[in-house]
Amino acid sequence: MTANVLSAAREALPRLSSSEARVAEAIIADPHLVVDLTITDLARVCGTSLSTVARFCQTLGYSGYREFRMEVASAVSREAAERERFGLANSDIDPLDSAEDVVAKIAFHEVLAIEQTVEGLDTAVLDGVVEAIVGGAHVDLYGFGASGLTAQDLQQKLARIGISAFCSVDVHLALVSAALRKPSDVAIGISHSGLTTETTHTLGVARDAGATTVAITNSPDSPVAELADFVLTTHARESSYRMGAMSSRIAQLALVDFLFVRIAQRRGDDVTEPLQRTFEVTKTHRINGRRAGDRRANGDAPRE
Amino acid sequence: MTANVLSAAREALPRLSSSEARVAEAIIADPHLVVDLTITDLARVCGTSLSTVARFCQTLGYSGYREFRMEVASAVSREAAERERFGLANSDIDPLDSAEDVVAKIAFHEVLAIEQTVEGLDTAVLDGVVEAIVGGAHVDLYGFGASGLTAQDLQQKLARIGISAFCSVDVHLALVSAALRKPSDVAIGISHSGLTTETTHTLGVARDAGATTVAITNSPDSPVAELADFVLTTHARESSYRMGAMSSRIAQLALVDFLFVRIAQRRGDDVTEPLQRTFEVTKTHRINGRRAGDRRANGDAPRE
DNA sequence: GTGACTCTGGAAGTAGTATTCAGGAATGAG
DNA sequence: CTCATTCCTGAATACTACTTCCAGAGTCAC
Repeated sequence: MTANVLSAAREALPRLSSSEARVAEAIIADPHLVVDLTITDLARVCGTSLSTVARFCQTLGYSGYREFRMEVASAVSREAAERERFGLANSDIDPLDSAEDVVAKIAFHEVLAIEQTVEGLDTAVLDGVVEAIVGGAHVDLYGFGASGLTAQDLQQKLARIGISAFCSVDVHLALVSAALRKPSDVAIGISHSGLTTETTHTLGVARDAGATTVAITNSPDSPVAELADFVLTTHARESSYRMGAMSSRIAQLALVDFLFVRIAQRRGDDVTEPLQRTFEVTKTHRINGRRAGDRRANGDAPRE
Repeated sequence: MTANVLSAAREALPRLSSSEARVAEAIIADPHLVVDLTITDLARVCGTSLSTVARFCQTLGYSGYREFRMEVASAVSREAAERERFGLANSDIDPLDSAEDVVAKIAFHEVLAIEQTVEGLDTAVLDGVVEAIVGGAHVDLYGFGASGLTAQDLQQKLARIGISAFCSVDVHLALVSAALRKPSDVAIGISHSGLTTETTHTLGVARDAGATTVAITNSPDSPVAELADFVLTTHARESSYRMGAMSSRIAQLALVDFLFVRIAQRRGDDVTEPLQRTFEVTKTHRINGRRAGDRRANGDAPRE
């Protein structure tokens, strides 16, 4: 049996009897028929009896129409997903695009940014950074503007598992912290372009102070990368319509997540707790009655 | 009805009765059950009657088990296709996973979060929010903890195209701002769980002051959603290994991007400028020689 | 405690699917 | 050309799976 039902049907066509072939052709022409219609209706549409349709399904190697139908539903959905992807591959946002188009295109570019960042990732470098952080005393994070949010995100995450981490939107405070680094510390500079003066400068100060330096950037040849012992590269392709900033930020955050989970994993942290929380919240919620109802929120620490 | 059956089931969980919830949990844990088993067998596996399973399907908005089953088959297959692209057999992180596996799995979950958020997005609501912001005077953003970063991100973006936007990590300042809202203003509360007291409270204050309210949350039935005129839902699946926070944040940011681009588009903003800038900066840089060389970066506003 | 309500699973009813079987067309041999 | 064999086909039947209805159990508010 071939992996895809529809190509299996196409291949089987020559071997089929005329009635079964008619069924196969109808299905190949519009697989949705199978998903939408019962075997009885499909038989009518194909101008044949339901026995023939049932036999056709068995000829293809399925136990019957039910199983065949599920298989077609899967194949149709999978094909649709791939077609969507393909259709979006080379399309930039147009000022006249509909909301659906805009959303699909942005999503596609962000997904692509994540995928390409994964592809281009050097896991040896990643684990090098992980080791430095786990073995180090403190982590300093430098990032300004949009990259500042990535820096803050990593700071929040590290702090949450008990790793001393500092991050400030104020360059002066960042510089002060950078100047105080020791060789056991790790300093991470985040800049999409790799050109941001503040980040480069601060990371340079931390390096001069003796810290292990890490750069997270889209340009591995940029000044900030030059200063770094480890360079983690994002691969967000710039695109029109301000998409660059979006994809690059998503890629940065993905990188931060890789780093974080790897660190947690390396330290053997118990990381299942949040799931537990969700369950409990849901439970409490349900006790209050069928509908979520009340204006007042249940107490919950602002993890978000 | 949500686009993806499985996230719909997850979302519906809190509203379900205990027997129906048991069914939902079983399905969420292993969607393949639905594809493989008849309604009778599934009922037995869930320790309930087939009537309950049938009712559950109808609660989710399907005509019955048959339709539900087809939908699940589609969703499962789509997800499997995605997983294959990342070369993954299973998607849960194991403490013993290699760096490559961990990275692929996180990326998979984040990509899924973006795609499912797109699938489940109501573009009418999106454009409703866009109109409110474009037609309004000012935007207030409330988000704390991890969601605070999303709020800041949107604030930065809006400010950059000249829309008055406020966001503070300090609840007190947020409350003060909320109390000062006018009917022409828009207040956006961001909370993954929808339960965060600070966010709910602040958004409520803004609503009482007359502002148009928007919620960005993963739980459309949550308190924060109850307060909102417009609810934008993310569809990040919670998973083990603290993955929830990652996927949900990525999904939130994707939503923010949809909103932002749509606003820019609606206002007819010239949005190719940032790309232009990047090019120029790169050019200047390149003139100095192919390698970035000097410690000192070229001047560049801290956009990032 | 009583009444109103919701939840639940058993059972009846119905729709949909599998299988059997007999008629009929096609093919090939005599 | 005729007959026999084979294969194909759809009607009818048998069966499975699904849906709907209903009554009892449990829960909550008054």
